[in-house]
Amino acid sequence: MWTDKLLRVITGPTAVGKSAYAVSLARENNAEIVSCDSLLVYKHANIGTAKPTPAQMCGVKHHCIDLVEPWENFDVARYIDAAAEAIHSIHSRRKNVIVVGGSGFYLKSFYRPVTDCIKIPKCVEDFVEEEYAASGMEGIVTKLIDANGGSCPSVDIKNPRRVMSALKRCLASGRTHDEIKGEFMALSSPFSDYQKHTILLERDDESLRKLAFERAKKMIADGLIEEVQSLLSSGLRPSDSVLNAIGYRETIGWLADATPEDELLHKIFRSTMGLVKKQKTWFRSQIPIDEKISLR
RNA sequence: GGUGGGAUAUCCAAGUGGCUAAAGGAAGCAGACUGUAAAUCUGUCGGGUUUCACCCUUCAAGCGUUCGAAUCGCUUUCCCACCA
Repeated sequence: MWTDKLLRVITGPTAVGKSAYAVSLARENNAEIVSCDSLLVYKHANIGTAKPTPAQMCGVKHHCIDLVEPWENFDVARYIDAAAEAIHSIHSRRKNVIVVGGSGFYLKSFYRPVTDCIKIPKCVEDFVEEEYAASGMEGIVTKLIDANGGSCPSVDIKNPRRVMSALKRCLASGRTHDEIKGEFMALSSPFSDYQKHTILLERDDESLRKLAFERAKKMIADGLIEEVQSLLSSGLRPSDSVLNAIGYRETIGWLADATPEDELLHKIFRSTMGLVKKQKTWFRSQIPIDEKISLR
């Protein structure tokens, strides 16, 4: 059977059928599942995230799901901790691990460093945010170049989040961006102790589109709109992470402009296909794939 | 039947004489990726080629005015509104 210290990783675009595939693999191999999904970590967001139901889990234990309340902040660093703990616990029970999910950035943490250890003090955080609010991109880019010893750093200087994040790191550490980046690249993945076998699930365009469409349709039928209303009435704001996700975002817009329900379905489907595209690009360039399996 | 308003690229939509192959969205396509990642951002986006350049075809259709028209005029077709 599988060796200890091996992580089976299953990924693929939304709606290919990762969950079902993983569950059956887990049942055959005495394994538990570690979800790698940036949205399944939120409690009370079930329909829009296509969170697997107990019935779908078929008795296989799932980890890294429902970790935090939907209004809490969550990020890769927290995911890494949770996943590491889950993997450790599964191994200690002499069971196998299957990592399943389509969240590219989170998934990348299994192969490469994806965060560094620089702590950003609150005052630096605030300073940079205020600087951006006051003087825009130009202001923070100038500051970043200064902080990098006058030369333009290898950062996407048109992307506010990237620039702010780089600037915060420089200010917090007192070092140049290039130094920080060099060190970062030399780090190893938090999961580098494990061997990985990574499977990419695929499907031809036609049937993937069909599945994505059916899934969007089912979400609405299963009460997506009601779920959004209930999340909103529990005090969640549209800017909070979960509500920014595909399905939720469209529903919030739809609730505001009262167009036919068909339109909502169509929008969700479109966005889902956009995500599929992005995921494929990501998997191609960022994730080392060992095996591709075509589902049909 | 009458009057008024409209017809712009895949869709929505700016543009009222030259700097217009035509603003801006959306969709599409390609891509980036150090802590919101289902996020954020970039490029491209009429057609063709020898692609920092050139050529062709576009603003409902036709004709006309003009050195020059998506923009002005006439006619036709279609849509919308109101009046009969």
